[in-house]
Amino acid sequence: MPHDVSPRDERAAVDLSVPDEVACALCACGGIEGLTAQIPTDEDLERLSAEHRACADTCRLKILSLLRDQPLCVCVIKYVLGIPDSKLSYHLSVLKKAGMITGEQLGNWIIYSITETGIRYLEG
Amino acid sequence: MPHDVSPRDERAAVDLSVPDEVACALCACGGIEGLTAQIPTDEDLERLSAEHRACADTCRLKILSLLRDQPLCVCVIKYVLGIPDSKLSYHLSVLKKAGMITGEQLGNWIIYSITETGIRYLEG
DNA sequence: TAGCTATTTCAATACAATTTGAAATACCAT
DNA sequence: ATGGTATTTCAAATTGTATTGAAATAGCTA
Repeated sequence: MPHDVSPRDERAAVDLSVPDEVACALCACGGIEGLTAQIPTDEDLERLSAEHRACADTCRLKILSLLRDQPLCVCVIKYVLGIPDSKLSYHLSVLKKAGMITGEQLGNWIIYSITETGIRYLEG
Repeated sequence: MPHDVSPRDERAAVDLSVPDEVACALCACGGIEGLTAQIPTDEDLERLSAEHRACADTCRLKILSLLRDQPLCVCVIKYVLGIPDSKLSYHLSVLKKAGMITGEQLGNWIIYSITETGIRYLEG
């Protein structure tokens, strides 16, 4: 019993043989062109992927979870996580570049706060 | 004019000197122990970071955006993205392992669909 | 069975992110 | 100025991820 297939016909307007299910869906969404139009702009793709990449690390997620309820200075975060300064500083810079946190200098200290974006991404 | 500081007192129950702002916030959230309790479990951190990592790539975000409105077979995705089979297969496997998509065999084809998780993460 | 198509796997290479400790910067207090 | 503390920067070593093309698998049709 052969599967229904739409081979190289007008429906898909493209030289592809695909299962009927898929050919149907393709038609309904405007064919290959309609599909292509669903892809976000390069700019949006870059921003989105950079944001996800910033959250793609357990150490950075820990930092975000610590900042969720209140701003903290670097030394407290360091104390809680028990990691070297330079490592913490690196991860803070990644989070900051991606817009997940902001830092404000207060005398000798830098107080980091989570952003709306950071909260949103922390939820998962 | 010196900044107010809480050096090594009982408030933080820990040998850290921090700005008053931070000492206050620390107190309100149960000190270092309260803070520590805010950190998700290792299991949750692993899952969250793996999910974000899966979305930390523009090629994979393109795939998710194509699947957002309908399931598609590999060959259509390949046609739209214009990338080699093996590359596409690699990215599909990353998305699948992270629970962003599922694949169902239909005869010779494999039809991939986006999951609820995938939709949620695609939104950003 | 044999031949065809769709998709995945593999191993090698190329590329990117992370970790480390040491040195640098910046700010405050004396 | 000097000394001390908090934080960042740097370059080297390590680790992890992405890309490639060739070969393998799996299912269909004849």
